[in-house]
Amino acid sequence: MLSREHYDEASRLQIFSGCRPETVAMLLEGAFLHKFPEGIDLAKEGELPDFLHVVVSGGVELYSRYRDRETTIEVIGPPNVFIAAAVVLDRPHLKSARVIQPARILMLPAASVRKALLEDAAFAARIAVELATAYRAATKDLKNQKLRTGLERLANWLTRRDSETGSTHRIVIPFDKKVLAAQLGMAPENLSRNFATLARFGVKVKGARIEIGDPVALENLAKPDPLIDDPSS
Amino acid sequence: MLSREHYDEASRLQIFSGCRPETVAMLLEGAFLHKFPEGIDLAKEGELPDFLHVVVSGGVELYSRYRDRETTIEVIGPPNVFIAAAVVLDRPHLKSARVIQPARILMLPAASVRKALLEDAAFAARIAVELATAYRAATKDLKNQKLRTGLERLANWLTRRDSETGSTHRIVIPFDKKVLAAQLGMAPENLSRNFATLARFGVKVKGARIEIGDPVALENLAKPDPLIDDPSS
DNA sequence: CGTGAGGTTGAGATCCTTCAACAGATGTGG
DNA sequence: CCACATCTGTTGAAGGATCTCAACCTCACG
Repeated sequence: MLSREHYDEASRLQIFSGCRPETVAMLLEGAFLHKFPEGIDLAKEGELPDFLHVVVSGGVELYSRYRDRETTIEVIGPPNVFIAAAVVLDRPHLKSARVIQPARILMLPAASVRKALLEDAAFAARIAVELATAYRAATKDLKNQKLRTGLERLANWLTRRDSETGSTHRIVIPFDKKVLAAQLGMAPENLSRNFATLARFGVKVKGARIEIGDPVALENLAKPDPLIDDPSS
Repeated sequence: MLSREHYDEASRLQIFSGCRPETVAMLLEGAFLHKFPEGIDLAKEGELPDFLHVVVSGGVELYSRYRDRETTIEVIGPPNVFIAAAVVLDRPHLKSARVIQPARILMLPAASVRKALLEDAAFAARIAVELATAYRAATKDLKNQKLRTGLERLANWLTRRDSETGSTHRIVIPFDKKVLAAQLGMAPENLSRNFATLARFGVKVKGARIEIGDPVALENLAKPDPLIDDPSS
């Protein structure tokens, strides 16, 4: 049960914009707004979803295992929703979710979400927008994986991250390098080697801090494509 | 404008089930139901979507280019919808679409779809289900790409295709091998070599016809995972 | 100071791509 | 009916990309 304060905060989230007040009330009825420390698992692949999760603050890593391998599918921050597809279809999670930066998470009961979907077109449309966005992000990642080499993916990650954080040409990797490696689809050792290769293009790495010495050279190598790299397209 | 006959056929499509008759009428108002021969491009990446497309029969390949490379993202048949995400968000296509088996396509005006989304919760919910399914398919493909080798992807494609077509242990590849290679994320030459490798596991290839001589051995190699390979999960 | 976790570097093996040549099937025009 | 062209797929050789295993390094922390 949410406090008055939390209720107000939650109801202002983008996911509820345009929805009927009754819909919001119903969704928040059995909702929780919890803080989670780093390392906690919020969902496990293969299990049925109990809640739709909204990241209010912090960071969450979505990852999957197969045989003895593991990969990161996505890292998400506020104000993003996750597990939406599993909730809508009432099917098992395809990905596990783990907190990688202390996070506040709003959890909406899955059954309420499915009910709201059929009762409030505005909410259904918002969920459709969320799903469409997530689908497009997955499509872009698929293109990134299939059409680029590891070095190109890294170069593009750097240019994109730089432009997202003010184009100061100074980046800080906000999580462990092995998470970045998995997200980019390469072994951690390979990430190191690719960083070493990028030194020739003016990229200096010191721990999690990265300086882009020659933005033009890097962008020339990366050859970013809006249909893969633009987060907003 | 649709004929009476086509109108009836179209209105029975799954995408309209549960929707209000007015919604269906509005959507079909400016709709087309066309036949397209093999090779025709139905959409081009980078362009804004004019129509939501529904495959009534035939096959459509969704593919993307980057630099001088090209890859197949997905091959879809009836009764699937495509370009839904671009239509919902009114953003450029991320993929091009090309007919690879003579197809009948129902085309719904994009503006009508977005209007219907806000007016009819049942339709919005159906679109959400379509998007959730497509998103999950993309997630599975991403896992397939990132967690498996080319040989494993091929082995799993064979076992999955076999079980989808009656488990007769005889498969026919329904399109060119180079399309299969691109879909599986490998060069055409590599597909040939991977087929040659699978001979050791009882797989016999003659043109587009494939015989699975030792299903157990193949499945043993493939190690299918419902969270990657089950089309219905 | 040891200890451990995260990261880097080196060496070898594997996976995969590219380029080139060739084979097989299909189709066309003479 | 044959010569030829074309398209698709196969095979070979070489090189590039990537992974694995192992050693080492660095730094924060008890």
